Amino acid sequence: MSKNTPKAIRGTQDIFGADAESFAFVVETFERVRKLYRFRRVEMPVFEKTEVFSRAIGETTDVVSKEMYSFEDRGGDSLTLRPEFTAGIARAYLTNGWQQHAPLKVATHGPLFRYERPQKGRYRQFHQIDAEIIGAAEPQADVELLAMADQLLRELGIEGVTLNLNTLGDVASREAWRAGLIEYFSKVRGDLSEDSQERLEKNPLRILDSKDPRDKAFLADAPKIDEFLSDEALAFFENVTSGLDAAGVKWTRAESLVRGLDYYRHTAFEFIPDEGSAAADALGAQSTVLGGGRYDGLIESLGGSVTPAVGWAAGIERLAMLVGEKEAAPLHASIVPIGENGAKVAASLASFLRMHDLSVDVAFRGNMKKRMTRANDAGAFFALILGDDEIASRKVAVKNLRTGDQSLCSFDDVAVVLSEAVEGEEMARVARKFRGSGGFAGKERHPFSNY
RNA sequence: GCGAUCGUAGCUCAGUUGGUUAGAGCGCCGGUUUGUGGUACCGGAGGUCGGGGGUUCGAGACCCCUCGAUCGCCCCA
Repeated sequence: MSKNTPKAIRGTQDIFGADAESFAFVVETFERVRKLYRFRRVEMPVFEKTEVFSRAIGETTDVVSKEMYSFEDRGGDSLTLRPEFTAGIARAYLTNGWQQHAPLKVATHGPLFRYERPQKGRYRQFHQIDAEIIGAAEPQADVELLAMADQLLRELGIEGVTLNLNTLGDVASREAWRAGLIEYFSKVRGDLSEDSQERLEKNPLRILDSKDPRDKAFLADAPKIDEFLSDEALAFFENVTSGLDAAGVKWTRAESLVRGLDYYRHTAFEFIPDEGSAAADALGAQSTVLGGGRYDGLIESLGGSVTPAVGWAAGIERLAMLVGEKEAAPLHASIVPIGENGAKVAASLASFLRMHDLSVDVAFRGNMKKRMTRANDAGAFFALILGDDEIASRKVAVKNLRTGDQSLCSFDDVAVVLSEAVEGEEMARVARKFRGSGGFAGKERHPFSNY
């Protein structure tokens, strides 16, 4: 690399090859599943006025003061590259009058930006998939959202990940719990880690997921949210859990799972790799695969009327790390033209075959041997050889690169002949793969069969 | 913001207590074969050893600074 070549920005990634295939597989699977649940696609701006995020998240938090990509535009307004989807969607909900569609189910995906030190599974520009239900206070909304998340992870083939579920209760429950935690931890203040002594002032709930062994000693006996839940909050949580059971979504109660920000109410959840699983190893310190919760307080903070909402987001890169290697779509045919005339006819043949839904590459570099090599390396099912002899007789030489068989095929028949042959190759390929995976055996019985 | 580890060819990495002209595998290009891939053999291109300064007769190696990467801490929307 020349020393005057500009470098990429810290924390950005150039995704290519196998990683890019995995990334695309995650997005395509998300798009497919989200349609099954009838979440409507939205496209959002990647930047907003800074206040959209600072008001939603809280002016004084570290998140807003240190970890956003903010800048002034030429008019002097402070703008911020979106660090999350939720605040922007909430803003759009209010500015576009989407209340008329409530309860509104929307989904989106794309790049997000956070000014943080990069590490495994954390980048400054990263990508998330996101799903929200806005304007629904019913626990069924939480259930539906979680069922979609669960199905998505299954369809991605991700194993060893469990839904960790908690409730933070309503405002009164949450505040009472917070007070209880402050009282409890204040008594042992001197024995807590320095970080947790600070958390005691700023965000006492966060002490519960401290990694410091000095803190862990006190966690087991810390007050639980359940002691503070109002009857309504308890009933809400029970509706969520029974709904999950009915939908066949496995979950585990995580009493110390909390959220850092104040607008969260009721349901909070994270899909987390089981300890010792391959997924846990793959993700390092960034263990949450998909997370979210109910944020009934957020839309109010942007000047809207009280609007209940629930949502989740998941990092595409993290999911991609867990889905394994994905094959690129197969190449049906590589055209190997010989000579100037061959090049011209090849362009025509390629266009013709692509219109018949066949994937086609033209090997235009090097001598014929080189072109055959490239056809082979690209994984093409067939090489289509097109020289003066073939063109003169309006035929193309079709070589099966698996078997080595070669025969001539007329221009008139080539699209049909290839389509049929490709179908056979695809089926053989899928069959090979399916045999290797053990098929659908082992899928668990769905709870619906018990009704 | 803090800490640890690491920067040698396009990629993955060797490189002895500091010693002559910095190596290998893969990849790339060409040839054995000018109309036939996978294998084999032969040849070739490609490096200011991240950058700057210092120690030394001599630095890829040692020291300082700097930039970058990785992993972790803080934070986590």
